[in-house]
Amino acid sequence: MITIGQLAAYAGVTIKAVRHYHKLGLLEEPSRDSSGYRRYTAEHAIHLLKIKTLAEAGVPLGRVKELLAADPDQVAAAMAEIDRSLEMRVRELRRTRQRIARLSGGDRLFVSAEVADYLDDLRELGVSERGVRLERDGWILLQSVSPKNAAVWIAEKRVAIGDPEFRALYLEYDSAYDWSPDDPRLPALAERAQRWLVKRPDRVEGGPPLRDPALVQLVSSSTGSRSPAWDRLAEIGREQRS
Amino acid sequence: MITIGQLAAYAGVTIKAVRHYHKLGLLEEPSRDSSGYRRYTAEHAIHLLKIKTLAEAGVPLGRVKELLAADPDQVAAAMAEIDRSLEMRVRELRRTRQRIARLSGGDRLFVSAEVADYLDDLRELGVSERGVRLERDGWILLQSVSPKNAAVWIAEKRVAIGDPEFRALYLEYDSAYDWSPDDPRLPALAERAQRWLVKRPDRVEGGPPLRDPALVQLVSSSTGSRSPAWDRLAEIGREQRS
DNA sequence: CTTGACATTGACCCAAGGTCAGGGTTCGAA
DNA sequence: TTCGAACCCTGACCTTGGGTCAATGTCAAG
Repeated sequence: MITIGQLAAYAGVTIKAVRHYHKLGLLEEPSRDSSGYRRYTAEHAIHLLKIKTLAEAGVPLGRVKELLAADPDQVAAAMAEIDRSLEMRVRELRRTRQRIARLSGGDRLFVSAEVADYLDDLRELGVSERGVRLERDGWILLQSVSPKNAAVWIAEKRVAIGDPEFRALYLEYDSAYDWSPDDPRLPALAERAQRWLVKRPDRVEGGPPLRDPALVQLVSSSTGSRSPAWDRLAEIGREQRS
Repeated sequence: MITIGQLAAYAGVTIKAVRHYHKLGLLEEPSRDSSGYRRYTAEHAIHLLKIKTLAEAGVPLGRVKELLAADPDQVAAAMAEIDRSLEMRVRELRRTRQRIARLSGGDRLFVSAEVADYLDDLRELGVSERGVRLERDGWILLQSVSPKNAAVWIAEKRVAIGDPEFRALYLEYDSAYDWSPDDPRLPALAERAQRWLVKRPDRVEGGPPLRDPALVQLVSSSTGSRSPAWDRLAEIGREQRS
């Protein structure tokens, strides 16, 4: 006849856990000795080890109770299922490990692979880090507002980036961020952008009716990172279209 | 500017979780719009994804908070540590899987490998299943009362089982379980056992002073599975020694 | 103008125990 | 035999990471 402390040590659980299992009706309350101490037998030890093994596998205590009362056939089936879920958890943990490894790295954690590729293209093109970050933040917002539209638009963008005129425009817009709103180059840039928008390659089939300027506006207005020159460019654009 | 619902959907967490993170000071409270709704930016989305990734890896939210405030060097070090603990959890899960697989199987889950081997020896010797179970339960109790002594004693037992006289005695004790306490064979059996105990091979070095009868008593008295004949055998033994 | 989806705060609930308080018991050593 | 250490008892509250419910406010579309 062993005490609760010895039982707990044998099974590798705490005394508190043993009493918890009693309260849940998982482990039979043993008889008490003359001073009211619980006195356990080997049966209890075996039972407790079963409970512990199942609990360690992540089986909720409620189910552990069922399982221990069920007949062997059911137990075997449940074991197989538990094993499958355990395997899944192992796979998930491994995936998380990879993401953790990349956390301190690039943008691929925050945007879809397509967008990340596009951002890489921009970096290669020579766009400033600030510009790339602005784009990235725009896509994050876009993906959260409308993942479907974002997928269509990124496809369009990846086509556009193949156009030398678009690339040139993008770079100029990028550097225009720091210009004064009175800079004489702004009207010409706005007009050139407008021309490109009108005669640009056909849009992807089934694309939404929303125009790029809306995206630009969303991005620039939302991230809080807008520049006087860009505001002026948008203004000129509106004037030209009206 | 996105709403809490859009932010939560983007990061793959619930709205409740986002507010929970605010309460814990994990995620900065964004500004509210005119109607008091929270309005988030891409920065929040990125921050939230970081939190989610770390939380999924099992990092407590308290530590997540520290990590996000720490400088990159510390973060990198912490990541490495988290990765290690993740790896350990994967290994543990694999071990648990194996134990789960063996749960419905033999005794190896309940006793040490040495004891399990010893029990297998007994089975091979022809000891009854009841007898093996009694031994097993005795070892479980013993291991819980005093793992150190149990280890020494099992070593002794595994030496003794090599002795033909011990094997013969064990088998006779095993069958004596069912005898009447008045059976005429009992005194002879008790005497034979006594002789073996006296002249048996030298005990393992550093062994404790406790004698085997104490073990027998513990086992038989504790499992609740005692037999009249065994009680009588113990009594005769005490008489002989006095 | 209503309806349905979404937002707000606050309060309570869950597993699986941990911790603390305020006692009683047992055992070995002095 | 008496002391201290190490056990044991119950009961009540604390923890983490949220879920659920309630009562109320707001938004956008038909």
